[in-house]
Amino acid sequence: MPQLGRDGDDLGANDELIAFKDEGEQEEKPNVSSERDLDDVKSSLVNESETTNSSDSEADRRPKPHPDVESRARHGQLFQEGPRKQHDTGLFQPSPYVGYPFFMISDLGNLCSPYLTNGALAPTGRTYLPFQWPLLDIPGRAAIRDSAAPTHLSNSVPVVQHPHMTHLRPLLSYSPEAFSPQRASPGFSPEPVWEAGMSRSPHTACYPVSPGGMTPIPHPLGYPPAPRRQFAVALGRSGHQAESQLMKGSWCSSLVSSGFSPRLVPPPQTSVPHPAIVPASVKQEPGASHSQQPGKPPSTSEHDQEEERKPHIKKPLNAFMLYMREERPKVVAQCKVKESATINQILGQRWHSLSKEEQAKYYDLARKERLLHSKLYPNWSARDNYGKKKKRKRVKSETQLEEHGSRDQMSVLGLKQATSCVSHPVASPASSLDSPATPTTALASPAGPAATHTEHTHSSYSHSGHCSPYGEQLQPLSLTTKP
DNA sequence: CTACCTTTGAAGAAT
DNA sequence: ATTCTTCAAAGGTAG
Repeated sequence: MPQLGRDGDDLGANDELIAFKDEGEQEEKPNVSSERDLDDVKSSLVNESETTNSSDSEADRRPKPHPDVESRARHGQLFQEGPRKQHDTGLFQPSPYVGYPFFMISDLGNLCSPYLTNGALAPTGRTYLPFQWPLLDIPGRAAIRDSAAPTHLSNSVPVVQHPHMTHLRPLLSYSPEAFSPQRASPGFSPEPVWEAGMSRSPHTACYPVSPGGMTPIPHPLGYPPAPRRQFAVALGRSGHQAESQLMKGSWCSSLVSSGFSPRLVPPPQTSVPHPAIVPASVKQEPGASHSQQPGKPPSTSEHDQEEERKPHIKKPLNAFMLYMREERPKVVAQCKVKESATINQILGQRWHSLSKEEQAKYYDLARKERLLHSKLYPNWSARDNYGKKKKRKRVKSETQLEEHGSRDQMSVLGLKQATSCVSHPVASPASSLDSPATPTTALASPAGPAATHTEHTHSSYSHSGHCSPYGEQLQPLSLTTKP
């Protein structure tokens, strides 16, 4: 395995090098921090994580406002300041959402122990203990160098508390047993310590190594084999609802918010699959509800159904997805908007208004997530999930768009309603809704959102002036579909 | 009940 | 080498 340094990241993490151009951002920025390459920013982030603890405040790391902030001021300076004020005021709290990297690791003590130094881990946090991401990309760290790293999460993975982890929502959760005092030593050895007498749960060998060899992996919190019932009890919901929560990976947050403590749950008898893996017993494709007759070889269709029922390792979340998951609840609260399409448009605008440093946090997280994902599922490929979602016709003809004009108009209306919220994320929801929507951002371009929507059918390139990852100016895609 | 909408980014396929 | 396609999350909505 190559070195996993910033230059040796062979996982395609050129994401952090993307120089996003938007609304005049290509202008020269006298600001030093703005001139920094995102890669350098991320490198410094890593260095900070190793050299500093909590002494450097978020405000210190925060870049000076972009020069184009003035030009954007007419779009609402509050928009620029809003999220940062949230940071400063501590409103940037970990989201209750829990995402895929929810490791079913029954014994992560060695991995988690260094994070005990994190003051955010209150004793009550034993019900939901935020996992601090290990820095997987630090050159010279033994565990990362080890190409023969076990497919389950190595507890030799070096862990260094990331400075941003203090306010970023944790991406991982883990076993309460991880906080046994003897493992809480802040002095963490990057070298493997399994042989040092650490208890190594037999479940740790149960991690799936490939989609084909999927094996249920144990749940860190020790949920019983019938999670639906447990969740239903814990959530006070029906089994189906709890199941839905499980499928969406938010069940833990629901449990936590409902005061559910895993310590009150009897020890597990079996395991609950990794949320990144859509469990076959939970997520069943339509028409795959009936089981196959035992001893009967599956027919082609049944074989397909069997394939569909196979657990499905989801893609690791990219930076924007991590950002969305973090910010969505805030947008919902601020804008009183529930439609995800509208929320995502708002979040897309907010994302673009983030400084490179702020974005770098999420790029950093996403890169680590990819690294961890690749370690957990070394044989997994994004192609494995092709077809897991029903193929959608992404490009519609203009006729089709007209036919669906009502829906589009509704979306536009919702967007208009939320436009002011995009510009003023910290404004009170009431003011955002009461005042007529004043187009203040690119969402309300001169052509209007509707025009944007109809002209650019591929969402990825829907922003005028947005650069592709390849650094070129993208032209609006035509409405013709490629066969 | 299911697909769509909508966003950005990553990865793989296709050209 | 470049472009295109698919999927990742989310929840309301339309068919």
